[in-house]
Amino acid sequence: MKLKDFAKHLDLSPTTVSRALSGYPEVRESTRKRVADEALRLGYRPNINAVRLVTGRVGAIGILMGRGREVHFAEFLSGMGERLGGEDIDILVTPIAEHDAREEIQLYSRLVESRRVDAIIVNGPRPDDERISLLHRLGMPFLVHGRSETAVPYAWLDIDNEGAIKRATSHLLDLGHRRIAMINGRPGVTFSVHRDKGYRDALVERGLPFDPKLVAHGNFTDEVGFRFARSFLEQSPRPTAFVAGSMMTALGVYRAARSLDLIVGKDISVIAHDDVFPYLNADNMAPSLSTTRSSMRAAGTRSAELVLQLLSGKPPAEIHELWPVELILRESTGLAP
Amino acid sequence: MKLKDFAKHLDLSPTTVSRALSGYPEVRESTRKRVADEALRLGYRPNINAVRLVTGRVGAIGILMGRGREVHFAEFLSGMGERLGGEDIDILVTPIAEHDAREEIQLYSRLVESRRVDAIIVNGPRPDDERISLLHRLGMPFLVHGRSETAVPYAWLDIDNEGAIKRATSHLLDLGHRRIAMINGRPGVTFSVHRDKGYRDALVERGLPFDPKLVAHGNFTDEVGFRFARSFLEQSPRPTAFVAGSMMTALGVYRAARSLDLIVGKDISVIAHDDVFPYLNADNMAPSLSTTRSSMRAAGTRSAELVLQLLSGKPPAEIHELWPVELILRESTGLAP
DNA sequence: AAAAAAATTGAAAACGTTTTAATTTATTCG
DNA sequence: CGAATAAATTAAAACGTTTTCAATTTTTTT
Repeated sequence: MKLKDFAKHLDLSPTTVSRALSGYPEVRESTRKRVADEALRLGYRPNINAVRLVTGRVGAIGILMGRGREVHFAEFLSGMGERLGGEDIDILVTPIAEHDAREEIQLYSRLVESRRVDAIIVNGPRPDDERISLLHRLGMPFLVHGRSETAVPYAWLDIDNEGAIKRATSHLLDLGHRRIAMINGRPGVTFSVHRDKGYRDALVERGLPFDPKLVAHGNFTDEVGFRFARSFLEQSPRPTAFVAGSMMTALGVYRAARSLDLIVGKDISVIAHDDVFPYLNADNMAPSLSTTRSSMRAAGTRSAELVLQLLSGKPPAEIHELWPVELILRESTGLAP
Repeated sequence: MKLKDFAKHLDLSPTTVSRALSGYPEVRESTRKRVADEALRLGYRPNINAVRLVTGRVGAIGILMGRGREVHFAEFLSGMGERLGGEDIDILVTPIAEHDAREEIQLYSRLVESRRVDAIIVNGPRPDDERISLLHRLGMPFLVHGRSETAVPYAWLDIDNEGAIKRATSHLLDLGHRRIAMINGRPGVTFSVHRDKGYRDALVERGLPFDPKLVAHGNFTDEVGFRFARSFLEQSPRPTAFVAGSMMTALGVYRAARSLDLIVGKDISVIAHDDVFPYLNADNMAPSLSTTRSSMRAAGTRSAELVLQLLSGKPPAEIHELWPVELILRESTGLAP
């Protein structure tokens, strides 16, 4: 049914009906009620494409899904959905191979030019991220999940990676550990850089040397955790503690320890960053895992909220959120042997 | 820039320009070339909302992301993107809590009624899935990834879960195993039912009894694999082989075996189903894992293709694909002790 | 009770395309 | 060469809303 028919049925003008449904103030309360009730009864819903054409708004937020971080991505998405449930705003996902940066930039350009989204969420930013200047130049509203060092002003939401890892490392130092290995995330992305810095600063603060042989970078997978942990543990003297970039990495570290008959929490200590996945619980691991914790899901929810603020006109420069990270101690950390 | 301006610039009518860009046959080749070149040069792109309004097509495929299977979901999505890259079709993701079936149905209804998608992909179907009859009733084109037992005709793409698990189980029987445990997926969904049947049939075929104490159901997580494997291994006589529903489950089984000082491939054998995640490789595991393999990503790509066929008018009843599953033997399977 | 003000409703013009039906231009053929 | 046919182009009518501006009705004020 079209607006015209529906309005005729109500003996009102399309104008009034449209206003009643959109909640404009200048329509009488009794009229609004009548329209709303009847719309529900007859199942009238405005044609979304007509609405979009005339308002110029698309009603969608775009987000690109790169490969290798699908797990985090899905959790973030899930959080976004929580905030966007009531709104008439969709999430548009564009999967992307992300092999080279050039192709990535092209995909962002095309997404903007195709005018299919009102705003974009940029994830996994790098310090010199081209995407940020691109979107700024093209005038597309966007929120960065993470941070960059680009000169242009931009809205962002990030967790305090540096502080979190610094605290974790300091705690291990307090426990007497002196050789602490770090299995960080992909090289080049800002959060890895921040975590490296947190790790380094903790060492420097105690006047301890930084040993590049104890730092590795890679995707957040069980496999990467296992391989690097094995190779670190084969050094001598071997590290007595690990800072792991993710829960998956920690699983790999646990596996490596077991494969060498080392007991986690005694022979080696492990602290990992936990993005809080519903299906991988630090408490349930054996031994339970000490973590720096910050919910990826919550970040998604909040990001959706911030994008809505952006869309309602709030200047990007005023949207900066740095979330603190909890340090939760469990059985995987103990005094240095 | 609007079509009208662009057409004026070319000294053509909007009609001709529109047709030239959409590849209609009745426009002269030289004209088409000129229009295409100039469009590229001036950066003209039709306003997508206007196109959608007039064609009645939205240019989007909807898919709901339930919780607990995010990993598989993301991989499937990634595959869809591969096929949809060139097309002007978006993927619309609606995250969903999926707590109760009633709410789930409502979300599907709303997605249909809001007319935001041209087709829907239904995932994780159950034998008596209400969503299928709903979408059929509402006249929304849809493809089911998996199968159901609903009476209405519907398009589907599924892998041969029953055959795969039957083969895996038979192989373990060939190796002399007699107590084979099965850690299957969530109860109630069709693929779990099919896998149960494959497992059962393999036993029956050899005249062996089916022991419900050796079968468990749960999400595809490391944790579930670990817990069930532990509890099975504490039975006596304990099982000598495991059929695991996923790679994550297998990780848990490996962990459980290690925690009891059992050697995988010798004391116990393990075969798992591998959906082929880029970050979790059966070959790299220690010991390497025997698997039944079928790419989730490929399923996504093919599903996108099938949806396109659906949209171009192919009857749903003609779209049925059952994919065979490979059985790949590696080190995790061996003769029964 | 009339005038003024406020509240409510409506007519008509966008929004930017695609597509139908009509028109013009080019080609073929007797 | 002219009629018939084919090919290429265009004018105008959708598509279904929102929104501006104007008109009407209702309420308040004097």
